[in-house]
Amino acid sequence: MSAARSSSLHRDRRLVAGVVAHLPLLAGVDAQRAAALAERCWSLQPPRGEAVVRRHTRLPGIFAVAYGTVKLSLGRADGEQRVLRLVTAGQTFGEASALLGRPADYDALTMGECKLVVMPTAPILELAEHDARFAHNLMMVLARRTVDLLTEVRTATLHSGAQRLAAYLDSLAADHSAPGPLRIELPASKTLIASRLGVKKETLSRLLRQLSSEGMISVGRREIAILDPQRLAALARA
Amino acid sequence: MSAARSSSLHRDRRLVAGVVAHLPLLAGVDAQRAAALAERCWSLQPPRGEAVVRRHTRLPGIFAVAYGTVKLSLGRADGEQRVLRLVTAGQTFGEASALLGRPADYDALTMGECKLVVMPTAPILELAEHDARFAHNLMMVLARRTVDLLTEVRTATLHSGAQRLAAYLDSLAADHSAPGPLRIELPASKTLIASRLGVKKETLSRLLRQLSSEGMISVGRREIAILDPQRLAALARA
DNA sequence: CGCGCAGGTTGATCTATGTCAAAGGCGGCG
DNA sequence: CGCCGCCTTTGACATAGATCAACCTGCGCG
Repeated sequence: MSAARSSSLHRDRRLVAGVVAHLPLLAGVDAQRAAALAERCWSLQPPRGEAVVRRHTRLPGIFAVAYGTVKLSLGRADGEQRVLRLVTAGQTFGEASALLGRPADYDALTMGECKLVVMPTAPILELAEHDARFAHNLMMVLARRTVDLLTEVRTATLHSGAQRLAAYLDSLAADHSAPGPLRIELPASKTLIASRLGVKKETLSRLLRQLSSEGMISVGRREIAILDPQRLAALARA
Repeated sequence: MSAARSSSLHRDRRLVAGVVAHLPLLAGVDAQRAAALAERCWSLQPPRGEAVVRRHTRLPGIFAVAYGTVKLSLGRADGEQRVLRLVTAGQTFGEASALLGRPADYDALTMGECKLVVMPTAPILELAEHDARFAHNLMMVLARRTVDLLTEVRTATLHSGAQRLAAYLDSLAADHSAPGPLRIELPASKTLIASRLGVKKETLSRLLRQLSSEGMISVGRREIAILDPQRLAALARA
């Protein structure tokens, strides 16, 4: 279930160590200790589109994405889903569930080729106990996750679909800060983006058309041009 | 802004120390250190119905409720609100915002007479740095908050109003575990409960009537009798 | 003792969004 | 090259819940 053939084992250990060492979680942590933690981690390279975590199962530890993208989604018994987050290279997930040792309440699916590293809970807790800097980083990551979820709750309950879309485009624009007439690329299919925004794909389609008919954006196959950042941001803040 | 007249100052310090020492956050922490932290905290006794925290302002630290109830609510510019949580004696709020030093994104209003203790961020961080047990507690509290918010997101986006109500009643029943035909008391006005559930008071009224017409509950002025816990739980889980 | 008001209920609409159905486009693979 | 399948768009319709408006009810206070 972990690494491949023994010939590539050494290479894999190096990859794991590299990924772990560069995580924000380990920023400022003594390299020896980081390496010791990495020793106890292992890598995973699940088939494309496979489940890494299934809800109601316990996590072996915190997951870090080495490359590729993992989709975190909340689901209902009847199959209805709501995408929570797309986790990309260098990011982690599962901190809260792993630390509490309670079953996850989301599914994690790989999207295409990807590799991830599992940092088991026990050594994480040990390191946190002996290294104040690490504990501090962990706290900060959890705190950030908390405020992110809070804004998620706010937008989900207090904002309209159009506002959520505006806010989302705005946040995408913040990352890919290319100058000029902002041109951003959607990180996934529109169907998936819709689920991320908590609407159906049909609704997203209509919302995009609406914003574009009002001159705020222009919609392409997979990229969006932001024509009027001002108004878009105003709509998002409303 | 802090304690009252100097005659009662001593009593107030004792109250602060007592509240702080009994917080889950300080469970298992050396009494000396807990006392030292308490030294640097202060108490607040805001007028009834007053704002303790207003969104977009920085928090001085983590808040703990000594007695009374504080209402945390997300709000929109136009005054529309969604209640997040009712914080009662012995509970805390503001951990994430305080630790990150970023402005709060909710309002905190006192409901009636109440007293709270502020634990300023700086000594919190210092204690976390020197005391692994405290840091651990803090992490766990943040992790718990994260999973709670996650379920909040799930129910808000994937469940119907009736399901949210069922789940809420279920959770109330879990606390007040009196035997026999479960009889629970609402912790606040129905209007406020409605806001907590993310619906309007009119809708809550209709939902209550619906559940009661289906024989699952029976509704009184301010208490609800749960007639069929089974079906209620099933509805909540759906 | 009656007034006034906050909270609650109820009924009649309205609206955003979901559902269902059908019909493009575009890309990949045989 | 052409067919097939996935994603997307579009239209007609259904529905949960909001909104608006009226009314009720118990309770505190003059």
